[in-house]
Amino acid sequence: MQPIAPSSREKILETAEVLFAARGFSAVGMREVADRVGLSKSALFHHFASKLELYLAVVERILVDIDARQEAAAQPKSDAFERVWHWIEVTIDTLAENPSHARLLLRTLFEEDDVAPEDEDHLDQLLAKILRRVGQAIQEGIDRGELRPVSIPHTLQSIVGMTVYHFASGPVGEKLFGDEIYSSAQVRQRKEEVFQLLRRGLLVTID
Amino acid sequence: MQPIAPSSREKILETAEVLFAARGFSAVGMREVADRVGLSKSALFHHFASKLELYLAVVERILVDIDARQEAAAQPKSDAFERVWHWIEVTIDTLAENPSHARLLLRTLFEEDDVAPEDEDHLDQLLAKILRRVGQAIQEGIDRGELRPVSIPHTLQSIVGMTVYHFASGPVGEKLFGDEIYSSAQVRQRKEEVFQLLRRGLLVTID
DNA sequence: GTCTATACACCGATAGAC
DNA sequence: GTCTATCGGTGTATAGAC
Repeated sequence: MQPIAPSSREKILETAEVLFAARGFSAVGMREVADRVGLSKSALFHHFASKLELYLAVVERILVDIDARQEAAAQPKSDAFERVWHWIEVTIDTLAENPSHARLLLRTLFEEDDVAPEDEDHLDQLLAKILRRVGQAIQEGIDRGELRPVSIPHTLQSIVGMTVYHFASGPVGEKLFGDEIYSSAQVRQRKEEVFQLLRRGLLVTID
Repeated sequence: MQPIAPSSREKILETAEVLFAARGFSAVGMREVADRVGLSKSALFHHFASKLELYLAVVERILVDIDARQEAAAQPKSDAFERVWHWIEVTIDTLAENPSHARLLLRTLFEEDDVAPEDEDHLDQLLAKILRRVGQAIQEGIDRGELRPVSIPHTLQSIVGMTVYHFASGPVGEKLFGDEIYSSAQVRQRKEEVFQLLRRGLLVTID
């Protein structure tokens, strides 16, 4: 299977993803995107009718990727905490593998979207679907008496904070870890630390 | 003690804080700030020689406030976890009281700063000072055998993620909690949820 | 300190040739 | 699909009167 030459559209999306992730919507100009791709601005506007359309396409691409990875990795587990942890592990792998994903996901989560409700709804639904997976696993764990009766929204926020924020944290995070946030050793340790915290924090009985 | 009429400079800082917190550096124009304050653009540039200077002043103001509150609330505790928790509680109160603080703090933490090293250093040191407080408390708890031997940087990231991200989370967070993230009831519950998670997650022995 | 007026670069977006 | 050229608007920042 030979590498396929990426289409213009894909090259644009990849380039824009890096820029938007690093600096956000407003701080990135269409000219800069075009230059990096090696196109003129006009050619760029031929592929994406507006800057907002490009941005939304970039965000959707990331959410679809995260969703697909979780879907692909889904496996029936009898143990509720194992399911929660499996979700987190897959998510951490995804975020660690691509820092731009983490950055842009964090922006999507906390930035005010002054976007037309139509386009926003689609992304909101994708996001909700992603979060629902782990939310349901937690709920089932509680129902079965396996997990403490925590608040689902609060626990979701904690999990997002511990995963997405960590891999999105910029210079501050890099300073804390000596620029090695994404090294395999640090990713492994991140998993271990979060695992221990959540296992003790969520389980009713620790074996 | 009668309320003092805020100076122009203070009014500008307050106004800019709200705008920068909501939309970030690039998405806010000096014209908009000036209009909201009720000044002309030129008058605004008289008080702050550049947009970057205004932004840095806003961020510094927030960091100083957070630092001062923690300093004021500091009290000697024999118990290491109690000290950690006290720090978190004070921080949560500060963030919950002023959503703009949480937003802007999160931006400062994860946004790439293309700022001149001179100005950045000052803010970095303030930030480091704020984080060092809780980092040291955790370290002492570990040394005394009171807390599990967790990684300090990882635990800091988790704590920041659970506090700053939560109160900075925009529409997504509001959706999860029905627009009541900042209500006293939800703030109280946030504290309780984080407290339980960390107490179980960090302490060696749970009484 | 505040204003009006303006400089000038860059923005997103379009027109129209090839 | 890609280009050059250009539009109208806005961005930060400045000059100079009051």
